Amino acid sequence: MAYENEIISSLLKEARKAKGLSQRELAMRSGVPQSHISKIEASFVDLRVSSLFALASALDLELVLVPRKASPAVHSILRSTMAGNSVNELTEQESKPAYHLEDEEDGDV
Amino acid sequence: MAYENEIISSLLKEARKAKGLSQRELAMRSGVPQSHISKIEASFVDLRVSSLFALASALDLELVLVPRKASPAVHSILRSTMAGNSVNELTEQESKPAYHLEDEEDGDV
DNA sequence: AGAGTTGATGTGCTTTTATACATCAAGACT
DNA sequence: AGTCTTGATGTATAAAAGCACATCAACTCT
Repeated sequence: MAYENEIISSLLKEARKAKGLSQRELAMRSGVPQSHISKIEASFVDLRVSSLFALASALDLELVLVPRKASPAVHSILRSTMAGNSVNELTEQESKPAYHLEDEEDGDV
Repeated sequence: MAYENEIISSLLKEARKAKGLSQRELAMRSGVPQSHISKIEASFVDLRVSSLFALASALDLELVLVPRKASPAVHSILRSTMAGNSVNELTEQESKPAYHLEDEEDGDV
């Protein structure tokens, strides 16, 4: 339940760092206040989709809903695409993998 | 601003229908009340990430954050993976594409 | 007709996000 | 030492999600 938030948090945080942005810079880009970003990255909040979108797009990330069966293929793509890259051409930052949000298994049919 | 919600909404709705689930069934699986699902699908709400996760995983969907540059590859994968499929073997429902959440450009610096 | 299911609505209430703003300790840098 | 940036915290308030629950019109099916 609270697990996913930690995943999102670390993903966003890694993505931000990969782009070499400070929380305040991201705050300006996304419109989300720095103090809130800090709380988000510490996974103290269960953010709303609109906030996630704001942050993601400020980080040049796209939110995708992939069917479980397509998941492996997508992830291998992500891995290979991300092999040698620079997320942002402006900053010569090395890109961290990040991006993937695994949900956990609930044991129902 | 409110645009993303409509995308999420329709995606979730299509995914649910593709699996042949009623709102009440999805409610049971996901833990999200039916009345709320209805509001979500009508995009009356800006849901929280935990809710999105709950619904997505109940629908066998995985949330992925993909870098803009990897986006085309991922989408083509999704398209091909979904070419001939049945999302759910129990019901012979035809699977709708769904899944992809494009964010739009916001024109501020 | 009667029963059942479906999605949509509404109300009242609690919980939480989200905001603005200020502040702080740690580190870097001149 | 002084300055600047960094991320982390806190407070107070507003806005919205989320829940439980009840209800309703439309549709199907026997």
